[in-house]
Amino acid sequence: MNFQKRKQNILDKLNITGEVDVKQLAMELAISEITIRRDLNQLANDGLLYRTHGGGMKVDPLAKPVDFINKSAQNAAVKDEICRKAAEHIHDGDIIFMDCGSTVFRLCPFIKNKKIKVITNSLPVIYELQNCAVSLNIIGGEFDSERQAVHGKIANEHIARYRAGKAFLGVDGVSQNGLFANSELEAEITSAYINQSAYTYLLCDAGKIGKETYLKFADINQVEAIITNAKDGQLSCFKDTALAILQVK
Amino acid sequence: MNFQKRKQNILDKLNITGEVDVKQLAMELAISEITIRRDLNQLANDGLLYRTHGGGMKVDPLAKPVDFINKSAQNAAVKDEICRKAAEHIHDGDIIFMDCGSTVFRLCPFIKNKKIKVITNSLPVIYELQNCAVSLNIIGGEFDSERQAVHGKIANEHIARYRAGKAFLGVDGVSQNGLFANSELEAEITSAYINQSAYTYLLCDAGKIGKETYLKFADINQVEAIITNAKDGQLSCFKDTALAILQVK
DNA sequence: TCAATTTTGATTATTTTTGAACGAATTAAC
DNA sequence: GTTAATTCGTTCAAAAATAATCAAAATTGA
Repeated sequence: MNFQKRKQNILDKLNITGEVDVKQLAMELAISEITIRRDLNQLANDGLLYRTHGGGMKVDPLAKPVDFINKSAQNAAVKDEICRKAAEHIHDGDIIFMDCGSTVFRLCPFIKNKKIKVITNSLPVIYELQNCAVSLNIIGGEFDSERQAVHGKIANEHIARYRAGKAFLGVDGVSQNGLFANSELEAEITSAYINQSAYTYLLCDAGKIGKETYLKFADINQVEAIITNAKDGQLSCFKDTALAILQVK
Repeated sequence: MNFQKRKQNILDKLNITGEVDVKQLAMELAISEITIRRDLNQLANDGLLYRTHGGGMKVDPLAKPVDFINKSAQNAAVKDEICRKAAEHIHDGDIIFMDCGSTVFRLCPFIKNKKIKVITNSLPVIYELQNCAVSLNIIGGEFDSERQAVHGKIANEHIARYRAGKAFLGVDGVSQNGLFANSELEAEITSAYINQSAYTYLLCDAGKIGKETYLKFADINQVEAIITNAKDGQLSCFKDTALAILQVK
């Protein structure tokens, strides 16, 4: 019984019962618990299940109106952990910026019932938050249908009209040398958010840490905190910075 | 029984009964009260329930705003005729304003394949046009979930940044004495569109003609044309104006 | 075959979860 | 108001699950 076969077996059980248990799997597949744990971790890392203490559960079959949601489902479990942590820093009365990344999008379910004001250029975020306790402010300007968001000069000027207590942003890469983006338009929007917020949180899965890609648009000391699933070793590059590091599972 | 499983269980009960009780949950799930309390606190922290003394309550499922599409379906046939006529006046290369009324919304299907630029404050219009030939520009500002549109000071200023060849607008009433609206916010947006467009079309079913309601916000000579299903007799009030009258079936 | 790599298992230390106790805070009753 | 009864959160300890480390077994590729 190799990994591929076990993986299939585990996913089958998951589809039938909705959950699996380490002890039970170890017994049924006649293999050690540590191996089962390694399997579950790998599956969770691939976004195929939610890892729980003692087992795993099926990934939420989220309603998926747009193709955007699928992209967002990559690494769903990790992103949800990051967003759950981020939501702990959002309280009634807050005014926050949210950018148009797929990680930040998953913050929506965790803030739906908070009495806050959200300023965003992301259409999926608007769609997700439009019928809930959140008060919405839409950044105006030219709509980019590929990114499902508003970008450009007018949008940047619009952001400059507002100030928020907190900003929750995604980037394509981050290291001790700064913040990196794959697109000039996104970089400008993110910069604008950083400039207009008192405290900026970066939401980054481990894959983004240490990655320096395409365009550097801000120094690391322009943001205050990073929320990530990366481990200590990977984060050592930030040891000479003032960055607050919030680690999740 | 791990936390995730309990969490789901608690939320299920909450959905059925609307409230949960620490003691009862502890008994039913065969677990200590302190653990239930910790669970409830975490769920409350995630915004999934309201914590009360002794238990928790469902977060109020906010009254859903008007189902925009249904409202738009009232008088659908008439509105479609008006919009078909309006679309005849829109050509490739045009830059047009569209406001947030239910009549104007029905213009969308008739312009999906035109290579034009649409500037709008209406979220339904944005959804409808987001994946087609039309290039979209979103008016920014505070989002009003009841009207499914952006309104307010910033929105008005944003509109003032642009100029368009044509504007397609709805009103709550129109007569030889001017244009009328049921809301100050909508009136201001409509005024802004009128000011920034070279040629303004009013889309009005017969019920709006001659109706003078609540707030007059513009003179009749500020707009250039009206597209309506009203008959000659009802339109006689405009005989002393320069208004172009485009009648449909 | 044999060495290199990968996978698996055992052991140990660490982390997470849970429960009990008790003082503090909140609600209900008077 | 004042008292009594719950309910709550903190602290500590026990139990369970996990991650880290290292060694054994299996697989792979020459």
